[in-house]
Amino acid sequence: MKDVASVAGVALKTVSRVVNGEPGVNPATAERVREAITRLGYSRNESARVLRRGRTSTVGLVIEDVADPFYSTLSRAVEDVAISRGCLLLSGSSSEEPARERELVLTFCARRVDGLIVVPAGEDHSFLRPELEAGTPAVFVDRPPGPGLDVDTVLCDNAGGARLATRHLLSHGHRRIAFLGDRPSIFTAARRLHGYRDTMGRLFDERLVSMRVPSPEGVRADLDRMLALDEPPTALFTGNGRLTVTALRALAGRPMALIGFDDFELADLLRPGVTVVAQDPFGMGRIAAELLFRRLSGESGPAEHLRLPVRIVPRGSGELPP
Amino acid sequence: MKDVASVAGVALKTVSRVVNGEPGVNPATAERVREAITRLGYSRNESARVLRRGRTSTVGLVIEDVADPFYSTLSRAVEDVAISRGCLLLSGSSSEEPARERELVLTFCARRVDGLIVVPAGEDHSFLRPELEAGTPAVFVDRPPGPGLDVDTVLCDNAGGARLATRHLLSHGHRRIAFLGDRPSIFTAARRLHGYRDTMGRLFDERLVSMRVPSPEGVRADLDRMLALDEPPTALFTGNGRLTVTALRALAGRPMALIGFDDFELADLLRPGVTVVAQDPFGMGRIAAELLFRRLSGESGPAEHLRLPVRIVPRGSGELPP
DNA sequence: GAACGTATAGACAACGTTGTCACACCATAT
DNA sequence: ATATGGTGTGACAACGTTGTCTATACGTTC
Repeated sequence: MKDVASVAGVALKTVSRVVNGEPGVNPATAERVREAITRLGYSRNESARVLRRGRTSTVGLVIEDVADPFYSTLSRAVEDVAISRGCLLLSGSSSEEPARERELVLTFCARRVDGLIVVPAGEDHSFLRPELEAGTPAVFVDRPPGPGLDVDTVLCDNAGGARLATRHLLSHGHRRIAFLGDRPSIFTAARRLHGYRDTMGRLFDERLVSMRVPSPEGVRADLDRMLALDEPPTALFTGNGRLTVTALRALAGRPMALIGFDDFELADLLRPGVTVVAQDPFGMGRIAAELLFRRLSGESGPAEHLRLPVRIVPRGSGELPP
Repeated sequence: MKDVASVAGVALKTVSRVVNGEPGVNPATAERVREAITRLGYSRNESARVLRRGRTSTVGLVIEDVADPFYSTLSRAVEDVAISRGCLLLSGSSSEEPARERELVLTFCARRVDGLIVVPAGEDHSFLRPELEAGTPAVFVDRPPGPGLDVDTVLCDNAGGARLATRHLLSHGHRRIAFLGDRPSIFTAARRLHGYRDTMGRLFDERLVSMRVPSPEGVRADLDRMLALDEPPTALFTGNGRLTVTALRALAGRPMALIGFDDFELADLLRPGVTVVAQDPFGMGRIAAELLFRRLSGESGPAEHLRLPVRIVPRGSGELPP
């Protein structure tokens, strides 16, 4: 900028004015400055600007894994909102590791992001408190923060979705319905188990429940164990998209009524089509981002806790008879 | 930092030394400083650090769409490499729009990213020249830059993969093989068409070629047109993952030999399983990122042009007889 | 006891912007 | 002729770091 100023024969401040489109510059002078800018290939140093102005126009996004379609869709929605507000996205995958989540969040804060959108992995987010008090707003998505942190959250109706799915299978005549979920420490897994258990009532049988890391071997073993029972399950409710796919592979064509939580591409092309409880990851990301930007534009008030509806999409697998 | 210094009763510089783990500070003093830091909840302002030191420890990634599994996988690989080098990722989706690509790249440069990884959408990247000359290294992935820009590229063997697929179908007795590709302006689409055409030789019939935006309606119309020919195709070669899925939906169960370029989740669960030419998006991202970091650590030399191999994964659909 | 080396600490400038204030100039009103 | 006001421009400080240079205190060596 200094160079531009000396080439154009004006003061630093005048160049600054031209670059920022501030009024009060003679059109002829402005033109001279613009010429100098293109001649030198100058581009403003945002770091210095940030330092001076205090706003980075950057939003931090922490998700579990960008490579997971659910989170990549959410990510895209957040990005679209951010771009429309002139912000860029600094993003990172926590890989479901609390330590990495913490590190990402703190690194983002050290870079003074204007706001944070977090899909939490850990259970303790006290490390965020100083940042929140310092005025960096945060929105939690898909899962709530650990105890003692009152912050905006955007969740889906996990228990309600599980009830829907379980009722759907019950209404098609199933009584032995198995549930395959992720580790119970994961909020969504616990809530979905809750909805399932709730709806099963006296039909609940803990031998038909598996909560574990969704590895092909583990899922296969658990399924085999259940199918070897005296009264084996006639239907399966899988607690997330990855588990649904893993279970489908483990079943290897053996017919079994199945409903999965989370929709996924090609669910309609399988035979039978896979009935799912669909959430809207794009909408979730968009709503979270919009909420964050409302906070950034100064909206105060108590933390909002949104719960987005889910819907059942019948495609065949959930309508199979026992 | 100033506050920390006054609380600890030391000079600014001493705090800086402690924060950066520089030697030459009395352990007792360092302890006092650390106490003040935790008491005040101080965290270093990276913007100021960046301004002073000139390095942002940030890499910019421009892809077509994070929500596309191919690019989200690539993105994750880049992120992993970046994190392992202590860098963060600033990422954006171009939506296949040259203007947005340009804007993203220039915004990243204004923020002084240390390096760029770009999946280009446009054909003209002259806007990058000043940045390259200013020393910001860039690696192009999946597609090469526009003419006149000699920069590192990591591509896959598009034409070779198309030849593999076409030969595979020919060897299974097909003579009427249709090709469904994206718009010919897209590099990968053009290269794949080339490989297909090449291998078809005298069997090539342009009525069996469709190059278009992968919309369900358009693909369906083109397929219907081909199937209504006197000598309709007995096999289909689809030019990318999205087209494969769109074509499978358009075929709606009508059996037809099919090979798709790009692997996708669940290809093995469809009946018949979908034979694909698989690239390795994770490997592509990793290699591109590693190349970028080699440049960042000062490696000079002529631009590298890597071409990663592809392999055919037979799953049934590509082995159907005519 | 003078000269020197080492460990620790601080003063100060600089990075590239932008906000505040002041100045010079000209046109118009008194 | 002098006051008033707007317009265009510039000087300067500040944002929060870090690199360079210097100062002090203390111990060691000749």
